[in-house]
Amino acid sequence: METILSKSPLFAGLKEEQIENLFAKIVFQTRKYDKGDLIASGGDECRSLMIVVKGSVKGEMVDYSGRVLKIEDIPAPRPLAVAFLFGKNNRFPVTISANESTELLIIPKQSVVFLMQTSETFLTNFMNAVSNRAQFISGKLRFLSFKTLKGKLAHYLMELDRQQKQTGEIQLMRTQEELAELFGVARPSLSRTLRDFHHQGLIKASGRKIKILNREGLLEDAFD
Amino acid sequence: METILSKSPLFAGLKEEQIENLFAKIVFQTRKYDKGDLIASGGDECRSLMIVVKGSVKGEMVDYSGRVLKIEDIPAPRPLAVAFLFGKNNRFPVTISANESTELLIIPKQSVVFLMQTSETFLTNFMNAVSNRAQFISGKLRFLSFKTLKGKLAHYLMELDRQQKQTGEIQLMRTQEELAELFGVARPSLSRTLRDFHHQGLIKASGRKIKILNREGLLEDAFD
DNA sequence: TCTCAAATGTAACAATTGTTACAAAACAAG
DNA sequence: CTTGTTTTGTAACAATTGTTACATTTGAGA
Repeated sequence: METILSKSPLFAGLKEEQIENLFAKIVFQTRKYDKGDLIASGGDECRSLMIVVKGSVKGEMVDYSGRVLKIEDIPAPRPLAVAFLFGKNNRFPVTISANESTELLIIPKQSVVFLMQTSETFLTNFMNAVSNRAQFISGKLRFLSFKTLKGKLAHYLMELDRQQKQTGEIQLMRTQEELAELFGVARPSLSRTLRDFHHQGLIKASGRKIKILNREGLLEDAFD
Repeated sequence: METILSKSPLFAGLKEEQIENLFAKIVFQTRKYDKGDLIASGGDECRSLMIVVKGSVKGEMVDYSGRVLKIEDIPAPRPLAVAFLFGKNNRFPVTISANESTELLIIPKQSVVFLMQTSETFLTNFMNAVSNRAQFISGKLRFLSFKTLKGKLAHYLMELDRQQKQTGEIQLMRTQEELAELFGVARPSLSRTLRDFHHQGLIKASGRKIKILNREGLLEDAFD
């Protein structure tokens, strides 16, 4: 357990022994979930910090009609709900469920406060984690603020390329189905837009390998 | 100055005298802006905490084609950029400009760290502020995740009603132009949707007074 | 290799939203 | 009250995206 935790962003910089000492002084529990199990519903009060110690979970926003916008996957050993433990509105913004057989470490808010007071490293880690969450969500927001599908797709492709060393050759890591869910659009719409880019000679798409042929043209076609 | 700051969420719980003492030990500056002045561009590095001490600023996301999604107004004495000072990606997610004649207090990151180490109150205030930011942005994200305009509008109206004591009588505080910007849609589209709701007898709209006549019907029509 | 399930391509049509342009109404200032 | 400006209502049409349905391709196992 401590081995996993020492790799978690919240406990980075602490030795396993130190982590062990800290945990000897606080209340916590672990809980197991099977694939598909509901962990928390959007709107639920958030009273504890949770850390994925095995498996992975996903967070999704669901609207009244049941439509889903996938926000992210959180694999071990990452924490979850860091940004919703403090502040005025302690509610999960997303519905969280298990992607697979998963184990969570659950630490009540009070114990988190204790950890922050006891370990300066934990405190700064926690502060950074909350900031990172805000930044991640901002990125999502920015992404959704692109109003056209072309815009989202162009931005996504170029962002992926930037992450994958700017070679212009992109390897998609998701199915179109998943991408469409991420973009909040229908799958055939995504497929169509991909094809349009291809037919305009802006990209070369074959299966999940995509090559950006014309960056400027892509931006130009997507925006304005 | 200290009088204003004592009302700021970051310095809440501190007496003016305490604030004065803290500021005697740190580096800071104030800067003035005229209406419309650019304060920071989206993507700029964020090295300092800023607090609006006079006037107000607005934050907007701008995409490549120049389309704008307004995120929020920040009036005095609120801080800005709290969630982007720490964490991995210290960049403004939004473009910030002055709504009117405005004065900002600018505190470099290092001094912020000093404040956190010196004043426990400031530390917890700061932590709460960052969490609140994450929660605010999540709310925005949730709002944008409603895919149809009907959905956004219905949600917005019912949320406003909740804030305004559930009377069913809503007083819009913004022009349709501003609302459309907030929703990320074209103004005539918003007007049309409002009229549709009206014609269906779900609401009664006269100018900026709106009466919700049929909550269930509203949700049903908006989210099928 | 063969088979089946999953993923992708595609088309026709519906629904929603954007664009543009102009008229009517509301509002503020003189 | 009058005038000029801002806001709102509205219509016609364009553009985008959703929906549904089916064909085709791909990929993992048997």
